[in-house]
Amino acid sequence: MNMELSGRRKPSLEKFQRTPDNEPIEHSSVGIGLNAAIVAVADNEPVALVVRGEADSIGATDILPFGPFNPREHRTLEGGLRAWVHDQTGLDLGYAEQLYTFADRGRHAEHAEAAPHVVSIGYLALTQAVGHHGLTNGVWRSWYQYFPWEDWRRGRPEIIARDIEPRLKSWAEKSSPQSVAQGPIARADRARICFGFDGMPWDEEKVLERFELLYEAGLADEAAREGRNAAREWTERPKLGLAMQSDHRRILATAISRTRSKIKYRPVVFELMPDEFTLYELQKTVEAILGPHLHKQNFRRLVEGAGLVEPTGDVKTRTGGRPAKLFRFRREVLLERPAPGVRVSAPPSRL
Amino acid sequence: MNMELSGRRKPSLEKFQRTPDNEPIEHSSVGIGLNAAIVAVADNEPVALVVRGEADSIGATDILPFGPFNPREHRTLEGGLRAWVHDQTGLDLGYAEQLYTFADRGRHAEHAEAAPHVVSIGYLALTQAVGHHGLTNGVWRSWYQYFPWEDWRRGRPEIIARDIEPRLKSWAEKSSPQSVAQGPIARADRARICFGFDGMPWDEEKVLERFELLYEAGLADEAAREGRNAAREWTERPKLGLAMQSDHRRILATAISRTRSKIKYRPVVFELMPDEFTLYELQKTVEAILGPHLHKQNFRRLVEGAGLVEPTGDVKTRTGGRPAKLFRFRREVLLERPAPGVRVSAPPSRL
DNA sequence: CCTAATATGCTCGTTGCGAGCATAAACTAA
DNA sequence: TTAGTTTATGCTCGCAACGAGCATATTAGG
Repeated sequence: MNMELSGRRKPSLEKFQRTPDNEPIEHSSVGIGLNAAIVAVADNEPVALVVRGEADSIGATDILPFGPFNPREHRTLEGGLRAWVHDQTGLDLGYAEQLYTFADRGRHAEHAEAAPHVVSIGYLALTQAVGHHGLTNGVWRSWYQYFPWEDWRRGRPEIIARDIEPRLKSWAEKSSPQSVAQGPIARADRARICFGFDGMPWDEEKVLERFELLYEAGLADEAAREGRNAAREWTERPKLGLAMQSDHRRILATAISRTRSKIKYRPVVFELMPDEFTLYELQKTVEAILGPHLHKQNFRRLVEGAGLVEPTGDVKTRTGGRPAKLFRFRREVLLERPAPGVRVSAPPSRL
Repeated sequence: MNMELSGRRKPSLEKFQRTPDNEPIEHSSVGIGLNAAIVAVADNEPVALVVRGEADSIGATDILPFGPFNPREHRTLEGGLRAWVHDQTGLDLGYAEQLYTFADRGRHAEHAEAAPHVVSIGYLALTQAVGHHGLTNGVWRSWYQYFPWEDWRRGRPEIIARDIEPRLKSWAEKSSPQSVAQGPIARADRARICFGFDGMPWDEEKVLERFELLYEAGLADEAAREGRNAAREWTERPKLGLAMQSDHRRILATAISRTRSKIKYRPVVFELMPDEFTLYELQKTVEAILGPHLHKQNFRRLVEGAGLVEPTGDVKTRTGGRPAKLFRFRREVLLERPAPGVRVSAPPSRL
């Protein structure tokens, strides 16, 4: 439009603020928040770093560590994240990856209109479990406290058959015409697929889908905060895991899901392990994250065959039986294979 | 701090703006931009919708459609995206998913300091190719014009051996001490792994890694815009694909990568297909996206065996030979399997 | 020395998949 | 019309990956 008048224009940036029709774009300003799901495995328990504050309107106390992103201070999002995580908790993050950006208004507000506009960018970080003394803030807490139905290490969690299945099925039956039009997949089908009802296989990666389904059905405590109709309709709502403030449980669900999927095609388990470990310890860590479905001998074949580890030469005694060889991560595997990981296949746990 | 003084506080939101230590958070405001990589397949060519503007300082004209996100107008990011995509291009998006959020300052500016603070959230949308008449803005352009080294449909692209391999190898040799300290993986190894030199397999999903490597080596035109040293050092830089403005080529690379990976475990190819199609057409579409590595008979076995399609009963004549049965997508497969997709395995194309 | 517990090595049968052979049903050029 | 070409479709063979179980090794504890 006024392009010719503006003299020698600054190259790309001005354009970056215009539409393809060369209309200037009105960027309404919002704040950027970074949320970190910092995950470790301590004593065969997958844990996330949470900070406890005061209870909110639904009694939730826990939040994930978060901080603002200030583009003036930090060149990159990840840089900003590492900086305030260090300040707040004393941790130096190793592996970190971006998860998802949430901006849904009303998700964390009773009064959507009055909501300040904050976009939150979720990050997943994997680290070795450092003792509580190393932390200046926050505590490690098992992620299965927030998602008890995800813990299949002692078989199918009872909570599914006892609390979830009957309620989701009754919720599916009173399918409103609105929700029928909403999507092509009916409520009952979504429930079947997510939670493995009626012989459907359990997919350990569908952590987020399961939580969102419970949320929609008003079975997650967070739904009551938003004042969802579905939440009001339950006369007695079972306690399905610990709630978190804001939408942090959703971010944690995304983090678990990503961890479970990534562990299979990238050697990220080793971010969670000490430098030396036995194969059984490694297996227990994988199972803590994924659920148990590998038989010991085959796990060994898998991991050794893929060249993911090498023996250190030492052994670990006092294991209660024959001493176990100690291994370390073979970093060179990154140079050899395009997608190394603990390629455990889909569990046949259909039940 | 002043929590007690503030009377009955609004529940979660106020807290959302505080650190765990209950310090109020200073959110510096930034603009949110949404970038859409809208992908289709037209005449067996994977295409993206691009808008052409005037050349920037490096002569790049093309951008991906983008628009601002205004939280006052739209509840969700995806809602905002669909709205302005419709306004700008006339397209109604079907499938859309979030890709990545970029906020790297200096990535799209000569003067990082003067850069306005815009965070851009990239989206991938898959759609059926609609003729140019259906578009009010933008053109479809083969994504291989921007990434010629990604097109393996006629074998290994010559550009790799002729232009990329020698230059990346010479770049790897003058590895600065700085870059050695930077990461554990040496330049030469990264190049080998990304581009499949020296017998390493080609991984079609590493689209972004390859582009970033070329960018770092100063071989992507965009690197010159930023004034990278590496870019200046080439006396003659080969033309490695069309550049785009801002960091849009990076977003497109992310989109290609995601498309290539997703097609394998979710039935997203069908978003790109007409309602009825022959198996050969389906195969050609998959190959357009991934590169060719499936033999016709096995592809049929794979797709039919997975229950992804069902015959319509009709046939398509004038194919030049025996008429081909027409198929349609079997939507019920979504209700049956946890992760249906065209499970083509890693191509053995090591060359 | 015997038993329990864990670590480790090996085999066997099934399955998924790459690759090729063979047949069916159209079109095309003499 | 007929032979040759082209594309579609069905089937089989062999290898490699993997789930599952058997067998052996090496410690601790009584």
